[in-house]
Amino acid sequence: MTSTPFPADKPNRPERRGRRGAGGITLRDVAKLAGVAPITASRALNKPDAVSPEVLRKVREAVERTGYVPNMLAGGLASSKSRLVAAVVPTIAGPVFQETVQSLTEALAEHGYQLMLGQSGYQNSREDALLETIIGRRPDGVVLTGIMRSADGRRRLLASGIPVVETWDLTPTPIDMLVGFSHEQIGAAVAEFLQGKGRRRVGSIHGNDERAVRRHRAFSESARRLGICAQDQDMAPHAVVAAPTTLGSGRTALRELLERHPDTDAVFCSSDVLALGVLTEAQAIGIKVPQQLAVIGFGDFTYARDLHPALTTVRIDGTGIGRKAAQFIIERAGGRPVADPIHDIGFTIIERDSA
Amino acid sequence: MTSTPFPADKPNRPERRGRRGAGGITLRDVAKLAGVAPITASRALNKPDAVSPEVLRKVREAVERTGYVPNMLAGGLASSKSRLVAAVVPTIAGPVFQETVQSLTEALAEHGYQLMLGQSGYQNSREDALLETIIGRRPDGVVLTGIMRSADGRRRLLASGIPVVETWDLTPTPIDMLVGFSHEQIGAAVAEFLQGKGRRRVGSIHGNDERAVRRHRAFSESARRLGICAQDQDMAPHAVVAAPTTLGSGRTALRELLERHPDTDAVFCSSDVLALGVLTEAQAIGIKVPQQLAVIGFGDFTYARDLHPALTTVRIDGTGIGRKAAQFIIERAGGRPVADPIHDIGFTIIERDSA
DNA sequence: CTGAAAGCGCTAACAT
DNA sequence: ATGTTAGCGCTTTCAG
Repeated sequence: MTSTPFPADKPNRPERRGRRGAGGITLRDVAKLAGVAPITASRALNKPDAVSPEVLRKVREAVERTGYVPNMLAGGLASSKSRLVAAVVPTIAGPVFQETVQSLTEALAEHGYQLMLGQSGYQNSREDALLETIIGRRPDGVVLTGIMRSADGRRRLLASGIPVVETWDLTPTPIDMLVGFSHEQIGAAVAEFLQGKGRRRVGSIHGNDERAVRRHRAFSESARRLGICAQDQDMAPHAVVAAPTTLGSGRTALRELLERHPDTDAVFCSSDVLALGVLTEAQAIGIKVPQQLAVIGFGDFTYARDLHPALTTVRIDGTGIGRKAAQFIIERAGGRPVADPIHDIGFTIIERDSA
Repeated sequence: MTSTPFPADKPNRPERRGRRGAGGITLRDVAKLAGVAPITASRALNKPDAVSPEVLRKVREAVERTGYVPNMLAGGLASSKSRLVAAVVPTIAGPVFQETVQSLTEALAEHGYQLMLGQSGYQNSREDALLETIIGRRPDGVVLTGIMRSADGRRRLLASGIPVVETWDLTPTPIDMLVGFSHEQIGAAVAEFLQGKGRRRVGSIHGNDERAVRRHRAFSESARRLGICAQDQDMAPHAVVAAPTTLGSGRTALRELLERHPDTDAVFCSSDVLALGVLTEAQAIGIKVPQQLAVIGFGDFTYARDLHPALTTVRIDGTGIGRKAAQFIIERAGGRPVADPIHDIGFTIIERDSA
């Protein structure tokens, strides 16, 4: 880039009357410099195959010279394609949705889309306000981590006509598209797994968020059916902690659980953080894992494999969820109807040392 | 909302000729329904004080009836205010920047701004491509986690005229504004802290990312000056692991470090994850913490206080960083020049049991 | 393959 | 307090 720098002279355009606009370099400037019409410059940038090589070269050079960066607000307005995708997560803290958000960002970026992040908080109160601002941006898609329960929210999203992907859950009645897995199946599978390991007095520790509760319920039912837990209550022994879960709440919860049910020989934790707390507490009070107590977590957070003992846990392919969600949205944006808009991504019980 | 639903009849507008636009409800529709000019409806929504109560009522009712959601693409284009702020993080995985991103999102949302998330990866390669798409959105601000090192990136950002806040570091020459702390000061402070605790053979384990390396260097220098580490090398004993750090790499690194320097009595870890690995490994091989080995981490991740033993660590007020960055940008957006655009947020050594 | 015209939906500027 | 006009910077439509 040795040629003369651009704003050497910025010649006569229709005399910017008011002081509107940011006054930056526009496609017009590029076009003028390249000696073509603005629309041709636009084509050169967006559909390089549709213009002559000569024009392409000149436009590219003009872009170089000027340092032009297309204004996507204007482009989006004109084309009704914002190339923006909104993601709503309860919270970005906590490792649960990280993989999903990360792979979503990457997969979208590869196709020229960008991610707008919204946090709904664990209460649904903010979800509605968030929806308003999201729809206002006219994104080409919305990815919801967790399904949308508010009827009003569903209605507005539907009315907006924006492609929606709900994730991290399975529901027979998604708003639009869905990439998830069954919390009920997981609960049941874990109970069976523990039975297979010879455990006979199982319990659970879980956060009070909706999905964790549903895993627990299914776990509890299966455990009772299989006869591997105390039968004197209507649920398997359990302790509930506030979401978001922490190592500390796991420690406390284990003490609590053991106080009420000292013969517990296995715990299903609704997150690996909780499980780490259980492991920590067990070590502190001298309970051997897995000999005296089997521990199984949920999430397969990065540290799970490296713990001592290595944590047995339920793995969800968060990356796969993000990738599939991106694929759904990109397909839709391309005008193609999505063949099978409900995708069960499944889960895996990763057997390590703790259970 | 019992009145007749809106698109009862959508009367004569200038005969939408082509099939452009998304065909949704626009401000014009609302204005027509309220019996006012579009600009008046616009005012009613954006500056409620500037219109008569009567008009305000009618417009609001029309919005209700129609379910109108303003198109911020159009609004942003017209006003050169996108109400969008871009945040660039190396990665969203890993707990380091979470607090910052979270508080940033919240603080911005309170003022009607939204966050666009970009991941640069730990290599700077993608940072430049990212910059292009970011500037294209004409955000009202950019928050960089970590300072921008690429000269070209700095230039483009500067040229764009977008307010920029660099964070998580201190540099005498920020692009624009800065909210950070000194990695050098931290390294030195930790060395002094360990000296005060009577440690005489300190070492460090750190990831190979730039900031961690700088903390280590300062730590190392101070340690040598204070005479609390092996003096036969030009650096204090240390082990380097690949970023992002994991519990597993912490375990490995401790073994490595002790092999080469069996008399090490304190380790400074460049992250709490690493420290957790060190704790885990120490327990696994029967080393007593803190009696035989003091461990100090960095980050004060949520679980640090609940570990066994509770982890001594360096705390950075990530929430404060996010809040301050948001404040900087919002002030700028309001046209006010920011008084002191370089803000040192400091750090705290949180003394717990591990050191 | 290239271009002129006409907006996308909104708001700044200037009336009134 | 309200309205008129003229764009913001881009792309669609429709002609060459």
